[in-house]
Amino acid sequence: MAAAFTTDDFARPVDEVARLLIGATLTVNGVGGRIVETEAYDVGDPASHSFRGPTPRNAAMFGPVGRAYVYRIYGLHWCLNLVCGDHPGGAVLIRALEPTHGLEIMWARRGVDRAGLLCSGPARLCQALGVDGALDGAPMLSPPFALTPGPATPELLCGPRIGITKAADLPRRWGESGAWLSRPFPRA
DNA sequence: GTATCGATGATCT
DNA sequence: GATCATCGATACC
Repeated sequence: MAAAFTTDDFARPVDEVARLLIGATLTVNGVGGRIVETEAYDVGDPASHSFRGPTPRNAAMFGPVGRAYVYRIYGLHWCLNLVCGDHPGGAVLIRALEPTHGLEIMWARRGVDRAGLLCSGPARLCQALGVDGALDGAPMLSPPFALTPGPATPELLCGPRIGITKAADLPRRWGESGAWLSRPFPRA
């Protein structure tokens, strides 16, 4: 893997990008960690926000790849996606990080007492990194974001996505075995 | 340890 | 008016 991502890296099928991101380091204003869990979504997928076409909320998904798609869920949580894919309307949901940068800040923002609760979950990591709707549409290769490749991950797990009701059986969740997953993968 | 449920409000039909 | 790509607290085993 190259020393840095370029926008072209994200103009590939969403499942490839979802795998590519495992092991990469994501920070916001210097706070973040190693991505260990992602999920792929794109048009044609009934579980995707883009399935029914562009709306005000999902506009970022139909914009240039490499930007953030940040949305509010259940009225109180934020979730962060990287817009990507070989055609418009795709994105990869960042579901969990291994916290490595800015631990003190994350502890303070999260107010929890276990490291496993800092960034293990899409809404948890947004709170830990300070991601909210103001970053919707922001380029993820530019400040305050930083996104850098990691070494290839030897053991890549795959399984059904979490918390969806449509197309719930598609294996489009990707991750790296370890203590930082938002939930374990079904055993192989 | 697992299961269930309420919070809380934008978004889309 | 229904539906959420969730989390955390509580109840129970």
